[in-house]
Amino acid sequence: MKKDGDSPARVRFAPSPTGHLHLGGLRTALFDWLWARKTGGQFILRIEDTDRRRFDPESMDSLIRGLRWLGLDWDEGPDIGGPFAPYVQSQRQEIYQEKAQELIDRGHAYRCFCTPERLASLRDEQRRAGRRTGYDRHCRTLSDAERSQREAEGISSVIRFAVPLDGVTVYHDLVRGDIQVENRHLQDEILLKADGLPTYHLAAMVDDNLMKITHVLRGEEWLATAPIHKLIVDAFGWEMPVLVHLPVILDPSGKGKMSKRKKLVAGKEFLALVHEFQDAGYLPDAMFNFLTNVGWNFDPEEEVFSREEAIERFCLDEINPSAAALPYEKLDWLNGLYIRGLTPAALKVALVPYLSRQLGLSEAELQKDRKLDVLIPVIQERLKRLDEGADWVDWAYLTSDEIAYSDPKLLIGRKMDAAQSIAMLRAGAALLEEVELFDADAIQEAFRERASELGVKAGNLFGPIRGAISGKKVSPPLFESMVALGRHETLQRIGRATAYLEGLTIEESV
RNA sequence: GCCCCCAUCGUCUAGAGGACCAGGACUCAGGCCUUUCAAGCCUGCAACAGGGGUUCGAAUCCCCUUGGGGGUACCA
Repeated sequence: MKKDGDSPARVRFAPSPTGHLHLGGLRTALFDWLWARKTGGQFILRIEDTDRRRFDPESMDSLIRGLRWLGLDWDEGPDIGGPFAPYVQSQRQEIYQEKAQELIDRGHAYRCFCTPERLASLRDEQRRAGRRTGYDRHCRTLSDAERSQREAEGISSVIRFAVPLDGVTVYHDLVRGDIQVENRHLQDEILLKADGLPTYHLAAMVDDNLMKITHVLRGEEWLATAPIHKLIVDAFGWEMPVLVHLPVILDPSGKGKMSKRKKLVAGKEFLALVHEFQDAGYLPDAMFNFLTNVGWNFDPEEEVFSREEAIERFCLDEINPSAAALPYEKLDWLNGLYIRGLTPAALKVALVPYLSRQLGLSEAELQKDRKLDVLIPVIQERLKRLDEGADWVDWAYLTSDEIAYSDPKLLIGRKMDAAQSIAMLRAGAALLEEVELFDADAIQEAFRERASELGVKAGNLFGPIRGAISGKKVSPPLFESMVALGRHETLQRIGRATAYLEGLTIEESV
């Protein structure tokens, strides 16, 4: 559905810095960004670091790098500031304390002096009795005298929200419609913890209001707590932002929410963290394209599209409410497609860091390496990920004596014997000595001509030579490979391969 | 257990009562091409979870069942 009248939205991506960014988070950020760009609004990055125990200092960096990698830029955030700074919740502590007090004053919250120990044993008891677990609202009914006595004793306390005892709370989710929950099923959630920091329930509601957030996109795991949020917002007398709960991304096995751990399913490894996808050599454009189509659909007939097209068509109310597993094979296909769409020069730039890491050569060295200029155009259509590049070109960075012909099958084609292969290698070598211009097309022409003179199929001639120069049975197109190596090195390898086969033949005949 | 959400090919999805004996894509299988491997092109396999309603008519609306998921913390 197209609605051109959407006014500028203010959306926020509000991760908690507790570890590496994973694809589910990235997808949420992507949809946020898409909506902000679509409506000409603002995309805000807010850090929800109110859990001191789980805080991981490394994660901020991971987060920011992940978002930038995908090309998502924010208009307000901890690093660039903005009209509602600070954008880090631990720096907004006083605000939450004030707001919590305000709720107490209005009779919507109360101090709770129950110890974690009492809560735990309460839970145990409830569980044992087969009853539902939850806070028994013990402190909700404390008299003023009792309360001030405990305060005077210096007993530490939290602030809890006072959920209405009866009635029904109705809230609206953009993709699911109205959802209603009876208040008696709700808990008096903690708003402010004993350490003075707020819980999500308070902090997010306060900040969304203060920062004038219009649309809240978050994972489906928040759906169950949405009525509490509605109640809190109502208690403040604020307006509820539009709620959009994004479907959870399922584990590759289809069972359960995707975790941050690499997952092994049927012996295949599935990635989950953004930086892992980056390391594997997925292109940001491909990832953008891919992720946009999980939970939303660009077009039923068109799988490939640009960022601009996605922005133009994206619409929140078309989001699919059902959970989905990532179609990993489709990602590989798309990535291959985007790789093929690169210019060879751009592919070289993208590939060099991977090659450098895997081949142990410096990036500078590789960047000016001529072999790559010959090889990249021919391996381009063979790559699905950038980390596969090294497998295609590593043989070219070996010296001739480092090529190990461990298996004669490499040099002997199907339905051939060693003697025939030797003959083919010799014929090839002779041709390469002769050919004037060491150029792929010219060599190929000469080879084809010779094959037909010899009365053999082209493959019979090419196969042993492929094995000789690459040491592999699968390698880039032959003649470009020769050009990359140069005449001298090519002859060197063919010579060594010939000697290897001759050695075997002699052994056999002894 | 209780609360909430969801339900179309193996997977990602299109489908907002008749245009659907359900469309696209990936995967898979077969074929063409071919210098190995790819890429490309063509063909094929493959789904409305089940049962009741409503309606002249249901993948589409309602109910139940089943299945899956999420939540049930001084975590977010």
